[in-house]
Amino acid sequence: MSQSDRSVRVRLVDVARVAGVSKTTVSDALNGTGRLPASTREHVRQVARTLGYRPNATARLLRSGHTRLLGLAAREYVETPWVYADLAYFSQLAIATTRVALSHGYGVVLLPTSGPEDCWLDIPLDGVFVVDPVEADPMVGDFLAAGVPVVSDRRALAEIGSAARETGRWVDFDYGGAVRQVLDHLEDAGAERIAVVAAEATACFHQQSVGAYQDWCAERGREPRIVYMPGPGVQHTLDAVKDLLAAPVPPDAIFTLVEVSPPLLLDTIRRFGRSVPGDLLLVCTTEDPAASYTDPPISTLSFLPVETAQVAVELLVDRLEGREGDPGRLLSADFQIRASSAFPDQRPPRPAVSPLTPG
Amino acid sequence: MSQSDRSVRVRLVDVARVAGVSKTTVSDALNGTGRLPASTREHVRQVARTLGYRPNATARLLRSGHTRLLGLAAREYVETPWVYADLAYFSQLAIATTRVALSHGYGVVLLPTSGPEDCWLDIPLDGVFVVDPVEADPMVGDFLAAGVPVVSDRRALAEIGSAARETGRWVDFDYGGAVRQVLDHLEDAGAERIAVVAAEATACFHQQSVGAYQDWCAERGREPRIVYMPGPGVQHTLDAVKDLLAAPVPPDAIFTLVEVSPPLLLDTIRRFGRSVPGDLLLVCTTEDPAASYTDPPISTLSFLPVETAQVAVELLVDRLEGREGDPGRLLSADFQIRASSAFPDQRPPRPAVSPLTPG
DNA sequence: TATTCGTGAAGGAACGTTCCTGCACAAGGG
DNA sequence: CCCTTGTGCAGGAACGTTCCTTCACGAATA
Repeated sequence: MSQSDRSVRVRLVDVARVAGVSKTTVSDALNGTGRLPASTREHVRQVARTLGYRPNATARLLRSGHTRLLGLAAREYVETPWVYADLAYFSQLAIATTRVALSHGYGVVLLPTSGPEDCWLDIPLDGVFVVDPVEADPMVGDFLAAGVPVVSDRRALAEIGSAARETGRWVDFDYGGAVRQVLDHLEDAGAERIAVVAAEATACFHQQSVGAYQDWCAERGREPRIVYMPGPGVQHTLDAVKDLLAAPVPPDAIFTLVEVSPPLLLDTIRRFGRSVPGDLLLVCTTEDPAASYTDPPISTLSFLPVETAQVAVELLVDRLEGREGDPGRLLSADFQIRASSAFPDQRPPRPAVSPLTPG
Repeated sequence: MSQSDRSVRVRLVDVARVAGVSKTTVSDALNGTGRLPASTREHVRQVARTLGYRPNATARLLRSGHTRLLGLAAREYVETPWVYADLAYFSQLAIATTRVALSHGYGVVLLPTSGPEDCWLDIPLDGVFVVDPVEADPMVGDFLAAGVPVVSDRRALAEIGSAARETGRWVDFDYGGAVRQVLDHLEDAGAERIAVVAAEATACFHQQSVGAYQDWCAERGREPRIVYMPGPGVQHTLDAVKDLLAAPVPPDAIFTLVEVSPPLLLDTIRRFGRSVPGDLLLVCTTEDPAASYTDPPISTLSFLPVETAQVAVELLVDRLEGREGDPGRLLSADFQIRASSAFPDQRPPRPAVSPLTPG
């Protein structure tokens, strides 16, 4: 029963019959096409209104050949779908994707990350955005094989092969570079024992960021300190942090790669008797705006879900509407340095007053 | 270009031609229907695989008459769409809706809250869930008029009229009752000057909860203390709280009706020199799990987005699949009393050791 | 008067499936 | 030998649109 019980649904032909014209005329009158005098047009519209006629969306799609529907799939934690509900990153990404897509006239369908084989192919999509694909992601492969344009991580596309070169577009971050940027900053700020809180996950971001941390440590002959969370959830994250703080030689800096409420983390560290940034420098990978309102404000690494969504949708829409455009875009993570990661004596001095703006 | 450039897309007839059979046979072979020997079935499947055939989802929909797509619209803040991206309530609701819908074999489309007139009707939906409708919501009306089953607030459905009685289902909270429950609790805990932080919004929840607070105050001859936030965002909320605390006679309890990070709120109150619950009782309307991990843990009022989604989708699916079921469901808000709203001497005594479990 | 031309509208194919109907053929029973 | 029964498959309608083609007709032009 599409959009209604079939029996009661009024169709184009019903309007035509009542109005005493052909279905062509009805279609033209309603869509503003064809050569019709205003009188006929108005008459048909009147009849349609009276009967409560609504065009069948599916039939239109079949005719027009496109659905104006985009899919969004977040592949992180594929095994336990949608556990990342609480994560600001994904909800911001989903909402931003929806908003941008709508501004281009496309709707967005939230896709399952697991389920019966190929089940996602039953949904009529013009294109998909696969966020955080896993290695050799079958979902990406399925869509490309079905001829559905995909935007995803460059690496995931490359793994698929030649088909990707034609229909695939990518949006990427240099995850490793961003992690190194944070680590360098912490080192500059005087940290010698930087610990990292990470998740056991197969997605690109986790693989690459943890790898970058390990490489960075190896280059300096430092021992990596990684705490892997056994699962998602606030409790696990806090436990992981407490474990770190309780070590015989506790870290002097913590860099979280998993989302956690920054004010809560600060609160937890304090209750443990440590001060930030006095005893411990802190940088959080997070999209929670609360980070900049704590005391001290917390340094954050953001992978810009809103910008990512914007770029992804635009790449997809360009592709769909036949514009050539870029094959992909590399975005830069946003590292905001705040008081939580600057030792008091390491804070940058206030810039000298510019001679051009006296006062 | 549905799902591909039309020219290259391989169709059912193409498979039929290559396999040397009719399209009926191909359809039957692929779908497991009809009377076909295993040999033919396998042959056709082999050909389909070789050609890379994928059925056209839109055509299937048109035939089957349903799209297995559900719409989700959040109508709060209709004017400024999608500002609620940060709100845990909506992201949890959206994700839960998606998960439950998928478990029933339905996909979910995030709908615009504004845009060109009727634009949502171009999306082929089997049903919609309109969360937090505004008064006499035109979106609810449009969908019902188009014959699309709707689940929404009971009040919104009632306003529409008779059509709603046939195709509408509702899921509701007794917002006013929940607010009173919190206020009664705060009064019992000794609060005499309870202030409320609310939003200027047209959605049912805001109207009803603020109304309940005003009534409650009037019944006791108390002066209502409401701070309306001029807009969404962390800064506005914190400013509102600071205004409250800076009053000549500050409140001895704060009840937030808008979502705000509970640990951040606690931090802000402390920086203002007040202790919780010593100087100030605190109850937050929030879905942020961080609330129970702060020190003290914060009392919360939750409107259970996950359960709401579950019920809404099930009502919708029952309706779509012809099962009669309930016309609607009334849910109870979840009020969790924690240390932030109990004065030290008001904390419930530890329960006596049960004689059945000696120790 | 015959020929163009523009206007108003109808007919029907097409989009890619699914599924109902029906036909040919072989095997079995009377 | 004819009638039933069952199997294997083909033809074509239908889903509800859009849009291309055609056509009739009246007015203007040659």
